[in-house]
Amino acid sequence: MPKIVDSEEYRKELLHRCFNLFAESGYASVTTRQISKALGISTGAMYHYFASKQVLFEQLVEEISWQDVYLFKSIAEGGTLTERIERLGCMLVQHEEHFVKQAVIWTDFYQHTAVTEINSNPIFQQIDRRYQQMMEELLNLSDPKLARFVWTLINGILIEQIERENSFSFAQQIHLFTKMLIAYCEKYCI
Amino acid sequence: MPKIVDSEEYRKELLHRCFNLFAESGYASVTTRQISKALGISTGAMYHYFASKQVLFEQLVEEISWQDVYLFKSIAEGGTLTERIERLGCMLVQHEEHFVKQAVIWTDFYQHTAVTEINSNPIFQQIDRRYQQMMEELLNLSDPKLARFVWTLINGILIEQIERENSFSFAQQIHLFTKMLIAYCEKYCI
Amino acid sequence: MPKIVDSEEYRKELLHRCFNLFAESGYASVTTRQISKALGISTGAMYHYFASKQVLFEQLVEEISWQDVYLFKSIAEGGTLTERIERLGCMLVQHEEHFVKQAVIWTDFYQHTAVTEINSNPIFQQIDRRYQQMMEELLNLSDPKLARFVWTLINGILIEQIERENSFSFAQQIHLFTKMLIAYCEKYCI
Amino acid sequence: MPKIVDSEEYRKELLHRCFNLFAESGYASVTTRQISKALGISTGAMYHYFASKQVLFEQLVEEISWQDVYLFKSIAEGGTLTERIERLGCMLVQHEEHFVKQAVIWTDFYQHTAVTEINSNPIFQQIDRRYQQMMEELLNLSDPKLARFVWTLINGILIEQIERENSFSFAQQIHLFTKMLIAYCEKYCI
DNA sequence: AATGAATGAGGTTTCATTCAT
DNA sequence: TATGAATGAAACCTCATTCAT
Repeated sequence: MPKIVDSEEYRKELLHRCFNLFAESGYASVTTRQISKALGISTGAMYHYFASKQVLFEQLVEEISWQDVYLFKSIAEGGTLTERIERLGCMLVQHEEHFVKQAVIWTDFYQHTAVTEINSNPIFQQIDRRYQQMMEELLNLSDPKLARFVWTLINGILIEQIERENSFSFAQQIHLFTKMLIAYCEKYCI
Repeated sequence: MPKIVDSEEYRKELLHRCFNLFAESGYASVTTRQISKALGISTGAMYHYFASKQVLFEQLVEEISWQDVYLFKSIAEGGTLTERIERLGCMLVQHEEHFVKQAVIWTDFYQHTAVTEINSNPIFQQIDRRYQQMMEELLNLSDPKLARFVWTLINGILIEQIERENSFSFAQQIHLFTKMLIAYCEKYCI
Repeated sequence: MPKIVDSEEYRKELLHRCFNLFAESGYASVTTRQISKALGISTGAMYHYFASKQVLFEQLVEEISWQDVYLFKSIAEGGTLTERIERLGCMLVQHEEHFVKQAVIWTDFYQHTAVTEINSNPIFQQIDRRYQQMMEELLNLSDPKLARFVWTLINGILIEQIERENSFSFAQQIHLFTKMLIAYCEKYCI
Repeated sequence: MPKIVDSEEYRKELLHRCFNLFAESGYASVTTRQISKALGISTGAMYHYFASKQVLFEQLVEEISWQDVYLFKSIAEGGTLTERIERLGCMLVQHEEHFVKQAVIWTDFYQHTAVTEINSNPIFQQIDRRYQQMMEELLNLSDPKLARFVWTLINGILIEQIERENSFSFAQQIHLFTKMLIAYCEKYCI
């Protein structure tokens, strides 16, 4: 009988354990030894769960996107547009660290993966659609492009936080962005 | 004396030649052989001009920032706030490829370089201040933080373009951003 | 008591199950995982029956040699020299696949095992003598060296068949060899 | 200017230097570290000359076949069939070590390489034809299959010599084979 | 007896950098 | 200056073997 009861659960647990590593150094700079050390297992065990470093990274990216789904679902329901925008900003600030790292990993992933590969991989297409949908549902805007665009701008704010000592805090930046977005909506969406 | 100037010119020319490479694969994924091939010289010659891969990359980052100075200077003078914002958007669209790659390289650079190192290096502190100043001069806003924040959001749009096949073009996104910014300014900056 | 017999039987059954694997890829290229998969048991179970990959291989080599004993015994009795030679050829053709693989495994075994180790191991010395004896009994020649030599040449024909698409079939080659051997015997042994 | 003047010549020199290693342990058992040590160069330098271990081995196999071409050419001309057969035997004995190792390497190569790959590789098809042709030219027999078959049997004798302490020397075996072949030819080829 | 997850030494290969020419 | 062969540490990955269950 195997030692690990729920191997699938354990695999996900491992993905979470190496989230920081990839966020802090980037795919190419992280070594498999660093990863296995961060995971607290041997390199051999690592390759038991993940066929390669590339596959591990891809699964990490997918796993993160699921985490986000739950976070976004938690703030999806009800309220006016202004309220929903403020709720989004609030959640981002609450999970600042997670979202900053997530943004870094996505950027890294997109840079390191050929367009053709991303477009031909149904999983990543699905993830892309999932984010699009989450933003649409949350903001409930008439223009789906605007929903995506909001996420694009937020990504810019998140990327700005990388290892930087900012005098202008993330919370302040999100607050400013919220105001900007509401100003735009008041002028154009009503 | 002229010899030195030429050599310096040549060094800059070399930096420009490997701009694409770093933008497309990222610092850690690019090999020195790839670099020297892109430069059209031998690895030995490469090490004659640059002490290490790291130094080459740092000089590239610095060189790019100078290019940006010239681009921003070209649109700095005169006009109302709305006009200046629109001039900025126009220039970004005109040099889309350059600015996207530049954004990618900067993000890569920040991720790979320890905060302490950046903060202790006067060159990078200077570059940082330069961007801040360029945005301030261009937008001529009362709040310097807002100026920086505009650049932060633009960075988000630029990063979004990496190797992606977007149905929502860069020009359209910049246009939308311009409208958003103007809406905010009208409401808060008068 | 019967338990032990069964276990022994099972061990031999396992050896037969990985015969093809070693013949097709060679000792060093076959992994223990491939072996245990071919055996239809877990690696743990495999190590229960065989102390190591090396030991498994050695026991396989020994087991094969016993199979050959039975095959040779079946054609040992009676007839003229010519008849016995033809009977040998006939049997080789009948069991072509077995003998080709066996030859490959033996060659592999000899190459991977130090001379000193073979010479110091009574089992392998015994196997060697057994083949010598089988050929001597079968051909019933005055010269024991000639008997061994016949086997040497047959080995050459067997090795030639490895994974090759031959226009000159094994049966034809054995037939030609038979004629050659008889021609020699007619000239020198009578 | 490169250090090694004739890089091609040096590559061949390297191939000769690792001939023994492959002959003694077999492709899969030899490590690249062992190879580079035997070559007297670093692993990096080894990969400068050969794209992979597989490629190195393939080139070794090809290089050996060229050596054989020269050896066979040196004994190809003139004489009766009997004389030519005896000349062949003489040459094999003279270069015993070379031919034994060559036979081992070929056997190893054939075992480790998929049939499809060999058949689709024009170089190895050419090598195969070359050996066929060499034997045909040398023996000048009416039947080309017989020529190839002679080489097949010789291969058996060569394989027999691997690391074995034989009371029946290689020279004696070749002598016996020569007599056998002549007896056959006298009876069937006139 | 049996399982298969876990180990870690060691395999092949890469790559920043050096150095003889 | 310029070349590119050479280095060797370290990268990713494999595999014989062990061991908790």
